[in-house]
Amino acid sequence: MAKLTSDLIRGHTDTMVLKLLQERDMYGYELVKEIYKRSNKEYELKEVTLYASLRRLVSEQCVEAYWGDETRGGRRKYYSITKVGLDLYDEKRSDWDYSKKILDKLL
Amino acid sequence: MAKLTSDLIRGHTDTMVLKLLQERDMYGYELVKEIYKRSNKEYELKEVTLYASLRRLVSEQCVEAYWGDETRGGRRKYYSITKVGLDLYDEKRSDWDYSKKILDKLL
DNA sequence: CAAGGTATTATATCTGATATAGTACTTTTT
DNA sequence: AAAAAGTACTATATCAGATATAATACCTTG
Repeated sequence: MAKLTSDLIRGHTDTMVLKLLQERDMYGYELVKEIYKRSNKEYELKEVTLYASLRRLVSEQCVEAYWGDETRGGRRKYYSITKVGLDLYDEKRSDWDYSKKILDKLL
Repeated sequence: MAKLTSDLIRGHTDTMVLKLLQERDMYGYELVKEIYKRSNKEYELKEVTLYASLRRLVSEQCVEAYWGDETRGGRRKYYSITKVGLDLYDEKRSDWDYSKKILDKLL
């Protein structure tokens, strides 16, 4: 049975996050659940990995964070993609299409 | 312009090596050159990375090494895939097909 | 009020890839 | 024949992303 190990996902976390934030602002836990859902429950992004990715993206000005004013479900920090982040997403998405072609030749 | 960064290859080096050794025994430098050629000169596997991969595969009994008797081009160490290595290749190859599908949904 | 769900952060460790450097032998060029 | 370029492999230190583990804290449901 084929598996989806973290080795095969490594390096794609930021791209997955940017893709979702391109659609709408989301908070951390929501991103984790959405990724699980969209992968048809095949991939569970670890929370620590997600938050590490978000901190990285914020430090690179690809994403901005702001606190929401919810009173239910705990206080949520929302993440919003920036212009820099949109550009980075396009680039990473092209890189993926490209690397898929090369890897299909090599594997 | 799309790029093939090491981040996107990471985790696939062992698989590329196993694929080539499945076809025939090869020595290190030959593997580097063959991968460059088959990628249409798009991917240059670093020698240090290759030799690290080979050491890993040998320690896992996926590959066996033996010295050739060449007198030209330096003394060559040949690598040969084992039954364990053949099984690992099949597994990793399935994992790649599978992860491609999932990643296409998520990226 | 306990259990479970939601939400985020800190710290240490692991692994694969890389930079850098070194050794050593062979072939080609001048 | 010496220099340059190519072939072949190894050692050491460092880096980045992912993970384990754990801690904190608030809210909802039974």
